Amino acid sequence: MTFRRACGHVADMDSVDAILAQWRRERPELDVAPMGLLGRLVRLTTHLRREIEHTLARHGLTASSFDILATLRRSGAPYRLSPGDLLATAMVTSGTMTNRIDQLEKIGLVERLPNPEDGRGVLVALTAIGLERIEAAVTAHVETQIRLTAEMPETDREALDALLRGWLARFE
Amino acid sequence: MTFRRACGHVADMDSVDAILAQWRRERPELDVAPMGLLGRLVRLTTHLRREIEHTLARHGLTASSFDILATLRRSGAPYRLSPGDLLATAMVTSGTMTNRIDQLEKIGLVERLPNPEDGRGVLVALTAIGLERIEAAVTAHVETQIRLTAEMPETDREALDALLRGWLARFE
DNA sequence: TTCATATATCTTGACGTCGAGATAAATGGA
DNA sequence: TCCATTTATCTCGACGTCAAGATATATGAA
Repeated sequence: MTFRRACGHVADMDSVDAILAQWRRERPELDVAPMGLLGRLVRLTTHLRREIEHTLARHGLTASSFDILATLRRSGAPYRLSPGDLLATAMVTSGTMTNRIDQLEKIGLVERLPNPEDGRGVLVALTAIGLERIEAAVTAHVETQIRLTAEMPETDREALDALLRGWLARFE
Repeated sequence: MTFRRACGHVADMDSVDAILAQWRRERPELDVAPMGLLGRLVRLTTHLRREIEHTLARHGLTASSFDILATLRRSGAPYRLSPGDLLATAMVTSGTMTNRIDQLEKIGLVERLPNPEDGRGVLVALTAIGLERIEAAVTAHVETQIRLTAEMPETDREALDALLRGWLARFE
């Protein structure tokens, strides 16, 4: 199904357009343009997240555990950060972080060491197995990310990145 | 902190740029441009989702329960759909849908009716209270969506919507 | 009519997340 | 030094999600 848009070109109607059409019929006074934008953003992110989780699962990792290991890895040797450091970039609560570390410790990919500089805290360190695991997972993850963006023209990718950067800046 | 980009203009370095810089140092062979785009997308969506959930919570709803009520509402009177119909737009599994309906039924916003056309199935119907609740919640939700997109210039919003539409089309 | 297959929905158990609050150590002013 | 406050981390209970499989009804070919 196609429809002629206000600016004159023809585009396929997608699942979000169908939802907007329903709202225009039922609640015509609502301004649903923002809903379209946000709806596409949410649906797209859901698809992308699933693709990425599929790749990580082949390496025995969830998106959550990957986040921790990757943060430790990119911090550089000796691959040790406090839970508070990990919290600073992870967008989760402290309770969630504790749980994530617990799960990784349970399968031997990280270990908790006493923090010599702060008796209240600990350091989370990559184990040898954890390092090996994250090296392979990151390589595969980046390949997946390249695949997921590959069909988009270079100019579109740059434009999209710039727009997202600007919007994100209003929140961070 | 700012840095000069390859194309010559100066932009603020954001949290995603900081992550990419770490990867360039640790694993310089990786192509991290897609990671930047996907990272901004994920972080932005997380912020937006939280703002939206905050609004819905003031109406006693989660994003999940809102989805069901909104789908019923925009389907038009008599506001009845089967769980299968709800599944078709919701991007969740059938077990999740059963749970969502259970929760809404428990607080009296929907009810399950036998499906006269299919003895295996049921119809999920908005109750009077459910209709009242979703009418108010949708109004507030749209206001939040307008606020979240308001600071973006109109041309940017249209460009972003078009880019997202194109990318999403590869998945649906 | 009969039965194999398909379909609609629900059940179960494991996990990840959050919010609120608990615990323990660090910090800094009196 | 002492103690109030702050900070770092963890605990707990509730909830949403998924994957796999169970149950019950519908469908269609023989």
